[in-house]
Amino acid sequence: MSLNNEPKYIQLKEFIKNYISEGQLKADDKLFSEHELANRFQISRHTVRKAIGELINEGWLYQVQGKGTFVANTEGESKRKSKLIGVITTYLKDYIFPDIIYGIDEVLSKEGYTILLGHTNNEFEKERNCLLNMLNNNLDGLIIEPTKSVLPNPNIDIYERFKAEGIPIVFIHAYYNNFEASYVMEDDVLGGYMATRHLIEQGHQRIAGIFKSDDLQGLGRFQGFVQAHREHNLTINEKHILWFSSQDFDPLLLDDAYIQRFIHRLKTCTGLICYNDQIAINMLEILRTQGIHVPGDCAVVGFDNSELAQQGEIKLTTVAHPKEKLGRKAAASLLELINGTKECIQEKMEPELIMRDSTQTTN
Amino acid sequence: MSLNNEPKYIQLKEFIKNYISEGQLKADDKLFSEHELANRFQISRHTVRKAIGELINEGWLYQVQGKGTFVANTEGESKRKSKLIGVITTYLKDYIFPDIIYGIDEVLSKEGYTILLGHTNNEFEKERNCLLNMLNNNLDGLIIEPTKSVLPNPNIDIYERFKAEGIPIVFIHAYYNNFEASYVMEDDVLGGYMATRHLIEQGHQRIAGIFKSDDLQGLGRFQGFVQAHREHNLTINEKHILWFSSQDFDPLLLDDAYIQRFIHRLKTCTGLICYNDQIAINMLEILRTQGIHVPGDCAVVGFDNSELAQQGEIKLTTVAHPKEKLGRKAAASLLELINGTKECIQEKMEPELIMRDSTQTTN
DNA sequence: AATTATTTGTGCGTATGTATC
DNA sequence: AGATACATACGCACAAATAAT
Repeated sequence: MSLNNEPKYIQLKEFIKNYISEGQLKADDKLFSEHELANRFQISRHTVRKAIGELINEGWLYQVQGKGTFVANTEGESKRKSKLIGVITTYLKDYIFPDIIYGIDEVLSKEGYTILLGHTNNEFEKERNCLLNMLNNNLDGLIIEPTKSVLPNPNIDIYERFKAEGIPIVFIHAYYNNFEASYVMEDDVLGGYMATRHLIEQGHQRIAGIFKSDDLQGLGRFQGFVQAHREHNLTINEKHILWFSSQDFDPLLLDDAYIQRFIHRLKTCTGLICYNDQIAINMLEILRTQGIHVPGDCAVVGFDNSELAQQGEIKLTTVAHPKEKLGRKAAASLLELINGTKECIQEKMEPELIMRDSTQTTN
Repeated sequence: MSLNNEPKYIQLKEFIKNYISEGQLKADDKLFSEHELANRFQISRHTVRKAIGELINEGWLYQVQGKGTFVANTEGESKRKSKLIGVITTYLKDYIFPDIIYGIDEVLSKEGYTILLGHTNNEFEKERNCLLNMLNNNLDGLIIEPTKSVLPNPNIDIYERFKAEGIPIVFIHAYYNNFEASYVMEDDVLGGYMATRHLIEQGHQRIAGIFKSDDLQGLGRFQGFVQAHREHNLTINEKHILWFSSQDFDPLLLDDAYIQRFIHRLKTCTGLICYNDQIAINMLEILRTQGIHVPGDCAVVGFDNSELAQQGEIKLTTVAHPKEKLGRKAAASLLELINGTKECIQEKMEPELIMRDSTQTTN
């Protein structure tokens, strides 16, 4: 300690901090007196006071006049947990998100955690804002649904900062290829496979598909779609596949000439797999206006089993999203990461096919 | 300053703090040098350094060796805002809550705020947990839906602590009678009045009602129910009113003999006002099993215009809840309280009657 | 480019006051 | 009452950074 270039009071601070960290002194134990420290280290009492003063400010020690200097209770200070969990989804109100959030909250609130809520609207810029916001709040963990999971994510630097700070992250629905992390998601490939196999088993040979191109779920469902075709020795006509991205979501399905041309392309198809229920419901309406009867002329399958699927005239056959269950599992996984029980959890949940009117061949 | 009993360094601290507070020095302005202060106050430089050292720790000043001592930028430090807003509702997933939360988030996230989410399940104990939790998180404000708003609330002490810490609160849906605060809610009395008047105008003379007894919304809607009757010189038969509380909500409407007796009591009624859509939908089912035709034998009105109202065979006439709009207004109000633009905001929003099958006399 | 004055940073010694045991 | 330990306060010396000359 003597040959060091650092100031003496800093060296003393380090010594005291080490002494405490090593466990030689516990909370409320009495430290050596200022006089003793001065003698022992051959420095002035003033220098000792300087060191102790800073350690008091940093929360390591406290002093009582006439009694001495004592080790502070570090439990509540340096090691403190915020008991906050960040939850970031793409959207908030529609669809499956309330259920997912409820599932997450159900598990976390039992353990005394509180949810910090954010949503990205599936926009990178908003995702960045949310992440930065949460980084400032000393989270214990983060559950997040990726934004445009297929595209390279420009916010990986922020994710890396979470990792650097030791804040565990659980992705739901998808994950980023350029960032290794835990995830809990439904098995989209299997879902796409089940939906397609269902149609094939009902005798459909020419099946069209509408898939989202910029998230992993879309790609996965398409992959399952392909797999089912292969398994039954059916070829896929590329003209029967429509790809869309988040941006052109709304215009696409309202009155665009684009969709009209697509409808025309799939005249020969008797089945249609839609990326999700929302698309499927929109397609039901479009098919109706085109005089195409569902399921008679064309059977339709959606994904997610959202409330939409059960609302309309024609109840929708759909691949059910685990929703609340997924939320619970994501939360439970995060807790395991926080507690250090596990280091990395990557889990895919098996989807379930729910058959309703839109594929029922009830004649 | 000289005759004071306080230590000199504390007196100097006070002097410097006042000097800054009075605006004589602004952020990054240079303070007098240690030497100058020592001379001016006839104290030693050591004492000056002690004072300045503490002010640095408290975030008032910063020093640069060789340059001087400067006033810190207090904006980000002492006056720092957490940019966190607590949002506590009774429930999370079902019904209108996702929309309300979305509305709140829409307004708040634009201003850079993040939502801390909690829900009470309409239980005092959980409400207390939520509140205590949030109190520890240095909120900038709180939006909360009261739990059992009619009953005296056992958690008023916590609410008082929020008030003491200057954290503004906006209640939604209702407010506690024993706690003066801002609120944004739908006008339940008017809603009850509109629903009842609608039935009366359709010629119904004997109208039954099911109301919740332990929140203000239930009482308000009943009050409007009474008002409409008075205005049309109709008497209310107490036997036609069913009161229930949060506890017996579920069992009540499934298979209880209680509800059977009630149904029997309202055999002579041709109209039924239900506390909310959920109750109304349940009643539709019960009436159906009893062979009572809606709206032919009995017209039914619900409240909230939830998705339930549009789902079933018989679309429900309902008094629309402003949902998202209420969320937006609550958030905007809270921001006004935070910014100090206003001190107290108490606002009731006008409901809207949406007519559908369950009261349509389409013959 | 080097010098100088100013200002903060580190460190020592001493004295006295005050709380605790 | 006295020993001990922290609290306040003064004075001095030199180092290091900065800014102006």
